[in-house]
Amino acid sequence: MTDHAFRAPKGTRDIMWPDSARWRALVELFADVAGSAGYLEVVPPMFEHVEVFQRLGEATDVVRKEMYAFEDKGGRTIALRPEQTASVVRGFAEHRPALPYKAWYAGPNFRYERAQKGRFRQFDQVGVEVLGPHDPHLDAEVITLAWRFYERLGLRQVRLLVNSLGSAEDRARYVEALRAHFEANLDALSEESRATLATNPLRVLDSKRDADAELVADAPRMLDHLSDDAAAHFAAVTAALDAVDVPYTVAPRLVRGLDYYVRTTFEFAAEALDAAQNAVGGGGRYDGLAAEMGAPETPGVGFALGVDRTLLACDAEGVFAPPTAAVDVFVVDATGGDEAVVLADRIRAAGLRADRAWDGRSMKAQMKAADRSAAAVAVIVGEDEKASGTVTVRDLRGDGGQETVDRDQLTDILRARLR
RNA sequence: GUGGCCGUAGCUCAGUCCGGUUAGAGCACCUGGUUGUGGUCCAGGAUGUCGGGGGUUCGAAUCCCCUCGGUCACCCCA
Repeated sequence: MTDHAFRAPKGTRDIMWPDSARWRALVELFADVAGSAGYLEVVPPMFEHVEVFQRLGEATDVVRKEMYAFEDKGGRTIALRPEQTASVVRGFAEHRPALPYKAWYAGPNFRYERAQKGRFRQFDQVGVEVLGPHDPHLDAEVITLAWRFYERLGLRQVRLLVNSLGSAEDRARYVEALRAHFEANLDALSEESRATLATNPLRVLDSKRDADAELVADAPRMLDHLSDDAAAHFAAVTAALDAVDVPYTVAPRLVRGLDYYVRTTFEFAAEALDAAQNAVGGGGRYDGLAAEMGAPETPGVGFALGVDRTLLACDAEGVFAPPTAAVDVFVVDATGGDEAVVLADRIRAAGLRADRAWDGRSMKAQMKAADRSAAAVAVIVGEDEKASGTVTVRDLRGDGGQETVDRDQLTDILRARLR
């Protein structure tokens, strides 16, 4: 056990191979899915002026207690980003790219909270944001992209929950209806939920406490408080999802933790994860956010998917396996190691992955290392081969057959064997 | 931020309740059996601040306190 100062800080960890390879593969797959729909990558800074994130809502936990905020040496109040939507929208307001602005991103976010499985202080997300269109078909496209991404990972047990919070006015009216409902039954509400009610009535609906179950079930439904316009928007979203065969569940009590959401909201739950952290992704519309950042009134919609949790879901479903081999060829040099210097370089130059052993170990030890490397073939060089300008190529995965070939033929032989 | 459980070799864990010779096992690792050949087998070997600090005691992995970390639930979310 290492001294505590030399361990990764609480809530962080090292992504070691093969997890790191799988991590990269996931991001590459996401880039491919987003790219297939014309989204372009954006890489926002990992920290911003704290005001950027205060737009997430002063009553949200993300802002109230989870922000990694500090003063820099220039006296600025800076915060590590707790999510990327606010940064992407800030970048939009700052640069005013042509509309529609369709962006995807991947990278770490930071929230100061108590870590547990699937919840870290530094956690990665991939996501998309689109600024410009108000079109409900765009909401559906965004949701569909996330759905197809999960499909391509191989996930089959993801449930899509959708809801509408209505327009900003609808939402405000609904919050008052909720407040009235809970206040009329205050003594039936848990103590914790009473505190939540005071700051953010919507999130009382999120309570998982048994004491609140009945009152929450009886609460007024958002979908009954939608204006005609918002109801039509939501109907168009679900119709488009039907049209592309993306299955969903309407969840009238789906609340999301950030205050900027209006109209469409959605969440992806991995049913293979029975932990409390089974939300693997979520998003929605944020039509007012760009204007708050100084841009003209510009509607927006997007989602973020948690990389860690998505991979946990993949584990639970036994899909998206990590790679097994880091190299194709392992060079075994029984002459002291000089031969391997040249052979490994030549094999790599031919586009194959090659590793070797060090410190002049015995041939047996080198063969063990070759086996463990998961390489498919070993290239062996001893005094005989050195003298005759040949190498021995040995199969490591099948029957162990080997042949001694001229060095000039080596890369051709290797390519043929590895095909 | 609140509460429960946990922390012994690289990994998985036994030993902790009822304190007592040099702290163990399996796997992994190294060397040899096979002076040029891995994956099976056999023999041998190396490896521990018993998470950290303090206390109780003749004596602490074992009991007590604090602390760090993990984990589960709440909160919240990815």
